[in-house]
Amino acid sequence: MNASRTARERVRAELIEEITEIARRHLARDGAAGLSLRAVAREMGMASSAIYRYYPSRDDLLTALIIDGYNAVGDAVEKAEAACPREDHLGRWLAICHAVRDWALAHPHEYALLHGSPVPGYSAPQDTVGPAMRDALVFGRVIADAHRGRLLDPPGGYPPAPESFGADAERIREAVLPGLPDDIVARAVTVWPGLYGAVSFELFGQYNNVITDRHATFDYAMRGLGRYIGLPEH
Amino acid sequence: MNASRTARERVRAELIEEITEIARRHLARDGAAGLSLRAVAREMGMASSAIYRYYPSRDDLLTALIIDGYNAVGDAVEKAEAACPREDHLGRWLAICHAVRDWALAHPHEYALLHGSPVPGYSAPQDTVGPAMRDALVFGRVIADAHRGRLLDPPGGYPPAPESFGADAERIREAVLPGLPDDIVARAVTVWPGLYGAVSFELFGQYNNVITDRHATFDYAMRGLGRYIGLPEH
DNA sequence: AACCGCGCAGAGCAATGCTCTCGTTTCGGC
DNA sequence: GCCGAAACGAGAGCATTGCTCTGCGCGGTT
Repeated sequence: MNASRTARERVRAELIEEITEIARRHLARDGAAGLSLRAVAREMGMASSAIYRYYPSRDDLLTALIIDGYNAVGDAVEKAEAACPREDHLGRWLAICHAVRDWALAHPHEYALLHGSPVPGYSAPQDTVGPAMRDALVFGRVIADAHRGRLLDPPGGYPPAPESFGADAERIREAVLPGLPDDIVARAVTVWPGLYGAVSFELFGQYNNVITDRHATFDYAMRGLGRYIGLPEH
Repeated sequence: MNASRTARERVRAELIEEITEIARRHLARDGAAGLSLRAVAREMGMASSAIYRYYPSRDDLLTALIIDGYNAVGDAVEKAEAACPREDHLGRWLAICHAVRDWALAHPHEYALLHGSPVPGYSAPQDTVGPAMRDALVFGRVIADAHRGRLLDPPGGYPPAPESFGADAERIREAVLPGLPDDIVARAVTVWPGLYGAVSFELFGQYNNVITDRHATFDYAMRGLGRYIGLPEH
């Protein structure tokens, strides 16, 4: 019967959900290194071996948490950006930046899992690339919108994008920056890691005893990068 | 006797050196997660418990490796920068950037240890801050030199540094950017994480299936950041 | 009603970090 | 030169981990 089979699969899905939920809590508290399948099993009141019916290995659990993490950032970024007036492109960019930073500060271990060292024998399975791109997609939409409105005026005095960048630019255009010229795409590839570099620096302790007003400093830096790619000050 | 006492201490120092050496090899091959005190002891032909006479815990070994790593980057950066003509400030900046990137590509696991997730129960002991600053010191010297030669002309059209940044700027001035105005210091705090963000993106796999000509793309991005802080194109 | 398979528990294996104890070597003050 | 104290090394042991294998029992299928 289809209904009964679904019943079985439903309880299975629920168990997977519960395992993932507990694992996420452990991750948030102890970090990826402290995540133990046995501890999760203990908390669920089941034998450690039973967990393997749902996640074939610890790394698979990690992968699931990575995907969840990317989706959480994606949600936060999308929501923050959606709350801005459409024509305030710089504001939308800043909203993205602060959403990433706020989420990272609220979930440091999960952020470390996403943008820190590749944890196990790594690999980064294909399932992660979709969720991992969501924030960049939002970023691309902001830039593309500004460009469509002829509002992009990147400051001059910078070197042009290198010749060899053409092929990469085309691929990036198709994925996240439709219709934008090579120079803007190249600047995007400068700006986007800049955002994550700033967040990682702050989160991984490089700003200890250096920067105190971190919100303002971050905001300033992101404003600068926004200008650099051509977003107009309002 | 001083010599005899030194004899004991010398063999001790040699053993510590050997342990660290082997550990570094294991780290380079297997990553921080795979570094095992027992494996190191095995390779040295001594009991695992004996290792603890030299490193009281695994984390202490990791800390030693972190310091070594920072010093290795520092060496590479200093050497690369020293090889440039003094008046070619943009070239010196680019040399720094490429030195960091090249070192990271050659020692991915060690780089991850330095700039990835804080590994154990983290903490970052005080001994690491000196070595950790060496590359930034070189960077600061380049900018300060350019400023002293009145060659710094940061492109306009960017927002000024926030009010609250003054105190932080003063601290940074004293440490690495002597004599520079707040605006430049603030831009430095944008640019410096930008460098590491770019390296981390490339190394941690965010550029997979995105950027192919990574050297050129990196060089372009760093040129842009160099211009942003005011280094003159030559 | 017979049966097949999924889900679970328990034991077990190979590792790990770290501690303790117990001999042995070495150093330094007498 | 001698002897006690400190440093050193080995071995066993504890708690913990990821993961596998072997059964057992209930649930759903035919």
